[in-house]
Amino acid sequence: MATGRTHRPATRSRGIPEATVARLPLYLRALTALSERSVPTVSSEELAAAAGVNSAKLRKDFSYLGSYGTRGVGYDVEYLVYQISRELGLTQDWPVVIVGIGNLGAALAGYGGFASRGFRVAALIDADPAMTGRPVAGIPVQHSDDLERIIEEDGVSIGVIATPAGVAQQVCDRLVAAGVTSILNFAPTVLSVPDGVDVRKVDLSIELQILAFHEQRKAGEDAGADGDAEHTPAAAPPAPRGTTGGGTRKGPDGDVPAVMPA
Amino acid sequence: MATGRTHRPATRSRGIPEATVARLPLYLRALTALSERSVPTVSSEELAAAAGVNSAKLRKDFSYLGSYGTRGVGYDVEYLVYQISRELGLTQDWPVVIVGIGNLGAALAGYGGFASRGFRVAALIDADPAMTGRPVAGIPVQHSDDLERIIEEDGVSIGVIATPAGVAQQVCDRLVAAGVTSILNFAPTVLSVPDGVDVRKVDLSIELQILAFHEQRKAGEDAGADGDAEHTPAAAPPAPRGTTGGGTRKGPDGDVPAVMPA
DNA sequence: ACCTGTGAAGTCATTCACAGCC
DNA sequence: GGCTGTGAATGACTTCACAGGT
Repeated sequence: MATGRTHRPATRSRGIPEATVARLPLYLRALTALSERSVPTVSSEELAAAAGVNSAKLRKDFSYLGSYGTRGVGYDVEYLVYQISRELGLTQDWPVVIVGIGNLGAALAGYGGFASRGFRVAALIDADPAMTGRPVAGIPVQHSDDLERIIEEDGVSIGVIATPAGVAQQVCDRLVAAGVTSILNFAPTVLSVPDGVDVRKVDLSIELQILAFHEQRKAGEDAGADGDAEHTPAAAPPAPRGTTGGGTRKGPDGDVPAVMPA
Repeated sequence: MATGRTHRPATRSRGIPEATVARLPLYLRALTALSERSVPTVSSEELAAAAGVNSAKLRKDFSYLGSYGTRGVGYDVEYLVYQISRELGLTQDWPVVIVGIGNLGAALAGYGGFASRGFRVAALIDADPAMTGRPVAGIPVQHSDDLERIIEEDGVSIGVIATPAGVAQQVCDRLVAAGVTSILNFAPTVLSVPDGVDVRKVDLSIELQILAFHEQRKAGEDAGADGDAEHTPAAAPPAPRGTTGGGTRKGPDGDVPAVMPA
């Protein structure tokens, strides 16, 4: 049970697929933009274009929520905004704590997209005493000693971890022990949590690596210049089969982010 | 052409599924950690635990790369690190530009996970003249006027957009025109790009919204207290069917992030 | 005895295509 | 005529389970 199962196999409570849930925020954003321009209705085609998906998928997604459109006309923008917000749980207030106030933590603290979606930054927490009391994005940083008290007093159930990788697990454990049941993790580590706690991960470098993969393929397609062609042994790979493994290069930088003084 | 298709339908060039590609960085991180501890070999079970996936998936993933393991033994750590790095294109140097040096841009500029994976921050670019020349994470910020020159001189093919949503599309257009073919977008907007350009999106608030969805479900399961039960019309939804749509509430905050002075 | 590599089965997600309604 | 809502078809991904190698 060390690692626990982070995500329950069938998370859909009343049947909304995960993939659909992940797109609802996209639709919501597009709809909010339309709402601000006072557009009364949209067709699935238009909304899909604005959200960057295709219209069949959008209609299917909405069909899981109910029948909120009008045939021959489209969807009422305001009504859909409300329905999606409600489905996502954004009609209520979600107090959130952010732990680790480095550059990233500060960026998150000031991120407008949180406040406008029902998320309220209840507290900024950092282990560095020098940070305590200093205001970041208008909110005074508090010391990690007060973490448990803050979570309990404010009824916080969502925590954001923006600390270095080395301390992420222990921060996570404290959050969970204090009652947090959803965690957004920016530290490059796999967190283990008990059943019933959700973890979502955002890793800035993973996305770049995926881009690099595709970028490499593009270059390889143009000319066979430096591409890999087939997986030939190539030039100088490390020991293809070291029996006892001697040195191991032990790079200078490991995995720790170096950002986020925490 | 307008929205273009951002992701090609069958991206696998020689057959590596997207889902697998997205996990390779995870394996690589776990392997790097093992490598630093001078562990010579791992079994699929151990490595899977360290990466937070199950072992069957991991073995299947590796099978797309080739047969790099030894039955009865496991995988040679160093060799796998090399093979995955090569597959991801991390054995070469990738110069990257970061546009928009606010808190988030600064966090990215200093992120250790980039440098250690073959990504080199070639330039930091911001539209604010007051930022020009100021060092961030040891790299002097340059003005956006020089964007095209920098990209061409350094042969940059990957760009990171950390600007406010309002200018993201035009920054994107300039990057693409100058030769960038992969973009990592942190601005909460759908970017439209021509065919052949890859875009990946990271939206900080989307992840939180997904957590809120599940969090709401958890609360609803305990007691029917305030849950939605079924999708009854409930209390006070906006006009379920406004014919011509009168006011539309036009909220104070729209969608723009407010972070990242750009 | 142990562990990889992989066909086969199962599950989930996307797309098609059209009936039904305005 | 235009557009939603949805069964059915297709495709992608995951998991199972075990043959095959060390």
